[in-house]
Amino acid sequence: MMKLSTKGRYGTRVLLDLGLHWGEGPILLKDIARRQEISLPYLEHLIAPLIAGGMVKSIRGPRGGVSLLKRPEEIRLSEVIQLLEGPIAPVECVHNPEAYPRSPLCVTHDIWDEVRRAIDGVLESTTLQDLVDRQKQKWNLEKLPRHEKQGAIWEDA
Amino acid sequence: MMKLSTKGRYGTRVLLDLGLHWGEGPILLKDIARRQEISLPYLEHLIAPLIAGGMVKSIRGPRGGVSLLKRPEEIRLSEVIQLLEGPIAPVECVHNPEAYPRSPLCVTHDIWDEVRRAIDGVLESTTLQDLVDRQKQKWNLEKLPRHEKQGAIWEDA
DNA sequence: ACTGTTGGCGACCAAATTGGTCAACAATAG
DNA sequence: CTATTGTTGACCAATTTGGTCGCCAACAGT
Repeated sequence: MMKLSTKGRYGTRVLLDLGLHWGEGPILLKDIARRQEISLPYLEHLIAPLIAGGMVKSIRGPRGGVSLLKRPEEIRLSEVIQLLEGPIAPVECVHNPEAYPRSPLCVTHDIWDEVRRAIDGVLESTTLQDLVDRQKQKWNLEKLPRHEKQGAIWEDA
Repeated sequence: MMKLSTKGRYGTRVLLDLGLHWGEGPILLKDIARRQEISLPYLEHLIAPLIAGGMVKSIRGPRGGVSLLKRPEEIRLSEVIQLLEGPIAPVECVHNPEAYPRSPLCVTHDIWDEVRRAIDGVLESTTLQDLVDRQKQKWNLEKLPRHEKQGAIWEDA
């Protein structure tokens, strides 16, 4: 239950990749796909909602690519997950109360809403810059050579 | 994303129903199905993991039915969801760290684990008795006639 | 204007999960 | 022995997930 789909996991890693390359101009989808070990065709689908949501800008043609439209510290994880996976809510009636007029009478409704708020609290208080900082700090602690730092963020999360 | 399946939602309502009838002996699956508006065949599948998990006891034959094996205040929602939906974790590597040796190097892993802990915090601190109490309080505030209190807890949550 | 590069988009697909139904079976009270 | 009640496993349709593929659109360089 309550599993994040690959959409959310991959998408977060894509944005982290863009955050780590912030200020370097358009980043090739091809490079992101290679570093994050995501197939290029699938990556194109992953990036679409981020572009539609105004979080990422794309440029076509030679010297094209994608880049963040907002600064990493302005991008909250809650927005990211919202764009990639839709509303954050364990059950439908919590997100869409109008359609379920009797739900206020339902105690389970209250609990699921508490769960939603708990999830949202974490995602709302974390920005892309936080992830970038943590990643850089981890790499420093691991004392990895510089070229490793440009590598994949690994597929197991 | 992060949706609870009907298994978790229905199952929680089934247990709440059992909690509301605590001490009344075996409760017929048929009656639970009617009150909670769940089909009897499906309810049988829902209750199976609760029996296997030692949370519910069943008696076959005439005057049979199901009842809670533990007192409502001893049943945490986290156990319920665990039995009905499996491990509470937004991504696989958070629940199953051994299989993903590189995940500690992965920052997104940390965030998903924070989300998991936030969810678990709510579910861990809520018992079935809490739900029962809240339900009774809601009914009192709504000043519904007695026979309504035995009714469904509504299907929209 | 042409060409090569790069992203955008829609059709399509296989596999897993979800949300069930149904029929046969096992246990038990009377 | 029979009616009642829960148990189990087979089966099924719909949806979601996690992709691939091919064609089109835009743009830089010449």
